[in-house]
Amino acid sequence: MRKKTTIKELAHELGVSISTVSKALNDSPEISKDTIEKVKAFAKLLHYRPNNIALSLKNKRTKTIGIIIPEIVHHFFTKVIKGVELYANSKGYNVIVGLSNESFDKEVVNMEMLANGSIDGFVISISRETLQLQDYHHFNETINEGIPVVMFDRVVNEIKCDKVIVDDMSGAKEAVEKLISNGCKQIGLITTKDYISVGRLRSLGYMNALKAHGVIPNSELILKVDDDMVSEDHLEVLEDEITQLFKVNPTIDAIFAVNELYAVTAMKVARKLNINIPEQLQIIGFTDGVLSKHASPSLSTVSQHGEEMGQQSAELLIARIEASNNSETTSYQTVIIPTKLIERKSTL
Amino acid sequence: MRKKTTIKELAHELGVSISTVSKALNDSPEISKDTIEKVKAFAKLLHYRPNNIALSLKNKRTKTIGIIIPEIVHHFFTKVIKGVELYANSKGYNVIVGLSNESFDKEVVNMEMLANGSIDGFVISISRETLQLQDYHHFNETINEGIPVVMFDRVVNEIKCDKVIVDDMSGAKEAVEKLISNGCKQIGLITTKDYISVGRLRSLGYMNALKAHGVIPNSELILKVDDDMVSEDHLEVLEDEITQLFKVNPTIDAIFAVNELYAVTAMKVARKLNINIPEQLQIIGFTDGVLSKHASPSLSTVSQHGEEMGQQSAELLIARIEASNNSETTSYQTVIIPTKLIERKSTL
DNA sequence: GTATATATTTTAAACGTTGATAAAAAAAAT
DNA sequence: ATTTTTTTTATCAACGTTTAAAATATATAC
Repeated sequence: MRKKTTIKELAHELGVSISTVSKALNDSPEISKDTIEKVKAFAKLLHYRPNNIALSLKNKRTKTIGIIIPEIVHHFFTKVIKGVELYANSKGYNVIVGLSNESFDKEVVNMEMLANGSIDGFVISISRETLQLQDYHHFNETINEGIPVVMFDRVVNEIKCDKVIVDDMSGAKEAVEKLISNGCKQIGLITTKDYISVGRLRSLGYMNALKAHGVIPNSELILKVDDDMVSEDHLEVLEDEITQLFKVNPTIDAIFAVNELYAVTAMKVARKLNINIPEQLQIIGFTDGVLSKHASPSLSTVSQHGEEMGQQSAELLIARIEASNNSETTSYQTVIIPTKLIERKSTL
Repeated sequence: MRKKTTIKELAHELGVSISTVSKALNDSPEISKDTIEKVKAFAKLLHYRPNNIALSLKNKRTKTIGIIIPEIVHHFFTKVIKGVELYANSKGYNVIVGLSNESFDKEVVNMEMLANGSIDGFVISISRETLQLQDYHHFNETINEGIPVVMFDRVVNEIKCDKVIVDDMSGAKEAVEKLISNGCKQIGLITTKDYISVGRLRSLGYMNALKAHGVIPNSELILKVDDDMVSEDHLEVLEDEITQLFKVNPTIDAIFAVNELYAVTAMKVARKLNINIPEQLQIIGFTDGVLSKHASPSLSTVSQHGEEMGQQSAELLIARIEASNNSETTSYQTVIIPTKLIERKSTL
């Protein structure tokens, strides 16, 4: 087992001082070309690699960013991570992942664990529980300690930081307008209870679209699903509720669902009830997941561009990190990623 | 902006020495209860939190593990990460994620980036390109430097380390035997080209099942897909090849696919050709993905238990890390996670 | 040959901790 | 009162690196 070489060892072996070695390796003009070469050759020979931890301690930056998300087994978040990773890596940063599992406590613990010098900044999407409790002290404290934070997708206004969001409202509106222009008269909405911001905004987009076209919203057509029910396991409950929706509204001719799972499940239920898609019922979901693409018929969706969100978040964060070295301060921005309606086979 | 408090500051303010503060915070018996209390109270007041980086440098361990995977936008890997994260977190470890994007170079760079003190050990699944090149020097070097490595799923024998694999061969065999016992006579196989170990093993399981039941494999029934074609974008190519398979073998009555996407695509093609599932054609895939669950009809699969693999990998790794502190050395083990055939609606 | 400028190398402090050892203060024993 | 113990606190070195300041060596000028 070859142990890690340190500058000290190099110095000792070469019979020069530690700082000479350090400077030589960094091509300092103070050091003669001669020594520089000698040192470098020897360093290469012994496979010298500078110790990151020591550098971090010295420089007070770790070149690592933390990303805290509610759930990793989820296509959207996974895309975001990928975007973050790609950009971060291109800038020489590493990415450390923390999962909150939608729990407030885990979110807090995870952040505290990383905020003690392990990372230079955070990219975060708030957990469901935190959103319910509306307790944001850990974010504010972190920001207050000078650790930059960028929030994406699930954000809240009262936290002062950069944000990257998708235009949930417009995206939803556009989708519903598409349904309207396709001739749908009875457009159903499958959404979540209100505390998750994105669900609310998408529902709002639905409302706006209807209003803009002089349609009076019919609460019978709106199904609010308890979010805890969607843990992949309680699918039957969801199916039952959707079945109910169809039964109560036999003339329903379109569904807009605030996420992919709801949309796909609606599709499944429709098939069971022998409702033809898209002839009798058109469906649009929200999210750029795998399910939509491979469903049959494939599902039209509002794409969130997860990877781009990740990339943007990382860009904002790293800019902020590197600016704080120069103690410049620009005001916080909110980047809005436009959505895109991807038309597949579930709409006409 | 409240800057981070350090021990030095505490010491200064309290008018005691640095080491007194350090010892007080660590409840050293050398320090009087009196001072301990005073120090702790003051530390709490100033929100003192020990600096992780300094601790890492001192202790020569970071309490962080690196996980390197070929692709994060992939349900299986995502499950593994979750398993790793959960276990690691419970042991006070953080997880840093590196993506190789199936590229040899990125895999090497990522590992080197982390191997310089940033992490205590690696959990890795080898990239496709590395598997093709069969160049494993970076793994061996890492292990040689005393950094423990655990490989999962895509492993190679010649690397000396702990491994966690799924019993691909038995899993595949069991699946194919199920098809046989369901009365299928012409069982097709959709697999990858050979260099990815898991595809090979699953194909082998298919062969073994046939042989065990006296069926002579028919190469006409075996479709080897070029893995690069499956980048989510070239689906048409895949569909065409599968269509071809069905056309050439009109009497085919079952498909075993080495992954979920192939299986779902086969299903889609079958529907297009008006082949009834499961009456005329039974299908079994491999992987515990979302697609299978939500496909219609839902797809029977061989589950890999990704989360458990992750948990096991983390457990092996952390055990190894903590053992190496005591310079104990146990021989390397390979944990085999049993697969489970999940029967859904695509089989009888 | 001495003074001066220039090139090169070394010493020492710092980043925030811990822990072995030394020192000082307080208590106990003579 | 003085020595011995015991309790408590402080000093110093270390982890691996960088860098300002000091020291040394070498070259240039007169």
